[in-house]
Amino acid sequence: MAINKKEAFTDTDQKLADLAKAMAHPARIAILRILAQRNTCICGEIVEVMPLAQATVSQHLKELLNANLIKGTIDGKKSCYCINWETFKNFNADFNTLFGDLQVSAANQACC
Amino acid sequence: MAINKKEAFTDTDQKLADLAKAMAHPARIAILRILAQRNTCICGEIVEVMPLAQATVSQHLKELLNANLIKGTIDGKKSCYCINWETFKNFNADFNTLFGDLQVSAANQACC
DNA sequence: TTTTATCATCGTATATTTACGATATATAAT
DNA sequence: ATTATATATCGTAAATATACGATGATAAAA
Repeated sequence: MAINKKEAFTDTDQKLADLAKAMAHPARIAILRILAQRNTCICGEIVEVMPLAQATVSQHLKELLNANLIKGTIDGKKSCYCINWETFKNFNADFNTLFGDLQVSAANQACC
Repeated sequence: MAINKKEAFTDTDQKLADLAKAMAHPARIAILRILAQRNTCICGEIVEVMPLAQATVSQHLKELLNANLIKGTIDGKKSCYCINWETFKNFNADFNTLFGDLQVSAANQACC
């Protein structure tokens, strides 16, 4: 059991799920919030603000990179990260395609 | 190791992460898509469309219920589900508070 | 009442995620 | 050259998630 059935779904659904998964941990949301609020590269400083060990933060950053939610470069001794707004725009678009169009009709929905 | 550190983060970040987690599987995205497209209760029929065993689909539905992303009632022999638009509206709002405001300035962002 | 149909829950095997210490790597400082 | 600093990677233990068969519960049909 626990065979991976994820490839049995459409690419769109897998893509959305992967993005959601990358955001499915408060530590990663917190990282994104920090980067979004400053809206510029942050070199270092991230680990100090997080209530997690350095190795763990690094792991979370890697997951955000894999999902293309952030961009990173190495600047001398430090590593710099910033939001990848392109991905967020796409996510918002896909998300709204899925659900947004119908939200207007939510008011006159009579079920459950 | 693997001690749960999730409560070390803010309620807002935990809430967003939980919602993201509930959507972090293509099967659950697919279910939400089906419900959203019809925009009405669906009684039965969901299992037949999914490439998963009945028990697994039921498990996914339960997670969506827990996250308040869908509503469910029992109608005789069948169970009926529909989108909980309220939650989606809130999610969109929270999500946009986090990231949406800054997307305008993404163009003149010069880093990484 | 017995049977059938629909769905939830239980038990369980496997896969994946989370977290950290230890270690590696690479630059900057001395 | 040596040391200090910053960050990534490795190894690994524990926690969660995924998936399904078996079983339970409930209501409609016979």
